[in-house]
Amino acid sequence: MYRLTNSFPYLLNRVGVQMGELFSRRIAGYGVTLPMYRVMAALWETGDQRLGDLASMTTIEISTLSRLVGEMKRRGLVTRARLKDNGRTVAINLTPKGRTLVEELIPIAIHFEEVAVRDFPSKNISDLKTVLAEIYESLKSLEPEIEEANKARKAAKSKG
Amino acid sequence: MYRLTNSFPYLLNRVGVQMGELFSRRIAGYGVTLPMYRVMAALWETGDQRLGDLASMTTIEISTLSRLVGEMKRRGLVTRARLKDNGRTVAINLTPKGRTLVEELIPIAIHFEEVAVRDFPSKNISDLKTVLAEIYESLKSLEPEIEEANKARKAAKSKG
DNA sequence: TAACAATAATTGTATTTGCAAATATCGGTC
DNA sequence: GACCGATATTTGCAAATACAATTATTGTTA
Repeated sequence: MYRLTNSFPYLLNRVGVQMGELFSRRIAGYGVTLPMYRVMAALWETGDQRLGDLASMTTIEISTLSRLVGEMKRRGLVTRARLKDNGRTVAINLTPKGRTLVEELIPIAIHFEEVAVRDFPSKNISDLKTVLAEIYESLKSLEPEIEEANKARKAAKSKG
Repeated sequence: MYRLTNSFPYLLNRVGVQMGELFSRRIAGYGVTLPMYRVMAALWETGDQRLGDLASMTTIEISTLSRLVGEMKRRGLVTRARLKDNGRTVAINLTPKGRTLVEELIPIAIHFEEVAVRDFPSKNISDLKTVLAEIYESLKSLEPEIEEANKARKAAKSKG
C-alpha cells in the first residue's frame, strides 16, 4: 500500500524544507536569505560564473536568479558585468564584502550539516551523498516520457 | 575544503527541486499543482485532518495551506468544515472527486520514484529512507541553538 | 461566570516566484 | 555585410508564498 509519508520525494522534501527553514532563521541576523547564501557559496566555490551556469548550479530558476543577483549587487555582495568578448553573457563574482560574509556563514552551514548527520557513520553519509548525486542524474531519463504522456493526454482529450 | 556542491543540503535540495519540477509538469494536464497533490496524497493516507496537522505533515506553511485548501474546496477536491465539538478546528477530507483524482496520480508518483531509484539495490533505498527520516528528527536539536545564536548576536550588536 | 491566556484558523499585505514575452548579442549564410 | 535563427539575459505580469495581525473559540482561574 502506497503511503506518501514513506515515499522518497516526501522524505526528501521534508528534510530539505526543514533544513532550509532552520538555516534561514540562523543566518537572518546577517541580513541574507537562504537563496542569497546559496548564490554566494556557489560563487565562493566557482567564481566568475555566467547567470545560466549559476542557475543550474543552484537550481534557482533563471529569471528569479536574475533579480536576486540584481538585489545582491545593489547590496554590494556580488558584481555583475557584461563580458567584453561576448556581450550576451554576464560574469558574476563575489565582492570582497560578499566573500567576507560567506566565509562567516560557511562554518555555520558546516555545523548544521554535522549536527544533522552526527548519528550516522560517515561512510553511510558519503554513500548517501553519492546516491543523491546519482539519482539526480537518473532523473534526466524521465524528461522524454513527460512530454509524451502530456502529448498523449492532449490527443485523447481532443478526440473526446 | 568546503564545497557547496558536496554538502548534504545542496545535494538534497537539488534532487528535491528537480523531482518536484518534473512531477509538476507530468501532472499539470490533470489540472493540479504539486502542493495540491501533496495535500490530496496526505489526506488519502490519513483523512479527516485538521489544518495544523496537515501543515506539519506536508511541510506547507499554515497560511499558505489555508488558502490552498480553500482553492481545492472551491474546485470540489476536498471538504472543510468546522467541528461541532470544537469550533476552533476544521476537519479536512477528500471528496469522491478528489479521491478518484489522487488515485489516478499515485501510480504516476510511484512510477517516478521507481525510475529515480532503479539503479540502486532496494536495500540501499530503504536505508536511505530511514536515514532521511532520522535526520529529520535530529534537526529538532538545532532549534534551541538558533534562538541562542540570534540572541547572542543581538546582544553583542546593541553593546557595540 | 467574567476575565484572560492559549489555541486554531484566516486574512491583510508585501515579497518572491515563474512563465512568457521582450531585448540584446552572437554565429552562420547567402 | 545584411539577414535570420540561436543563445543569454532581463522584464511584465499574474500567481504563490510567508509573516504579522486579526478573528474566533476553548480552557483556566479567581
